[in-house]
Amino acid sequence: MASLGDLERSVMDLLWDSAEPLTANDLRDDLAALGTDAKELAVTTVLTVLARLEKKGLVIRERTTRPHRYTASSSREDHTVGLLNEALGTAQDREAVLARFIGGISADEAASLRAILDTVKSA
Amino acid sequence: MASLGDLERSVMDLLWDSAEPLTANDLRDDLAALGTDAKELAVTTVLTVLARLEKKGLVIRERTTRPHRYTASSSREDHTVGLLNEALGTAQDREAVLARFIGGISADEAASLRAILDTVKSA
DNA sequence: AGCACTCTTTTACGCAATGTAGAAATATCG
DNA sequence: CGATATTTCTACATTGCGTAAAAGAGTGCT
Repeated sequence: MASLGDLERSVMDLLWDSAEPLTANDLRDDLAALGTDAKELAVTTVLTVLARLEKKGLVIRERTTRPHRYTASSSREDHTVGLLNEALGTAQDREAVLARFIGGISADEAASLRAILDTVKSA
Repeated sequence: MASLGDLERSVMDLLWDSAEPLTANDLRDDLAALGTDAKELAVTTVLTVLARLEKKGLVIRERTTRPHRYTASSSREDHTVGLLNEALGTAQDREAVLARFIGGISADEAASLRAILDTVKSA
């Protein structure tokens, strides 16, 4: 898949959190509004990052509207699931890994997992 | 954590699959024996990679023996679990991600998961 | 149409990670 | 001690990413 740099990640986070498509200018402003960085990037910087994210298939660009509008191509959760599967690989040791993983999660989470499994199983 | 390049990854795979510690020469030969690449890297290349992996904390180097001997510092499974947690992040949407992830696994795997959860839960 | 303004594309630079390996230093063995 | 094996140092090319100026293109106004 594609690993993300810091800025790319920030942009994706904004797109994921936004119900509406955003323009490069929107994103520049939103980025500046983040963590009191007072960064204030150039808009071309944002556009470059967006172009790269588009090439990676992570964002969709509407070229019909004049300020192009950008949207995340999949939800944050789906993206993360992709990362999980990438990390897990197609190997046969998936089960061993999952066993260790589960061994390390909290009781609460184990309970949620069980609940999720139950709802899925019935399907 | 640390993402691995292709060569670094190959070296780690060999170390993970080996019961014994390996020397740089062992690894050079093993790498050459892989996928009919007929690559035959220079030994210094392997040593460089090993030094980097050591710095990343992924391999342990025995400096007492003369051809230094290298071992993976943790199992492949534990390493993968680290990657999983890194991908999952500390985010609050862990559950949403896990739900989607589980939705995408096979029935077999779901069954194993349930079994694993049961053994863990009792603890 | 021509122009000003906005937005996008092109080009570019610096830095870090990685693959790759020669050259130099160092340890070992006989 | 000298030849040989091994490690360390140094180096270079490539790629990904952050960053943005410069150049090109679309839009609307008059």
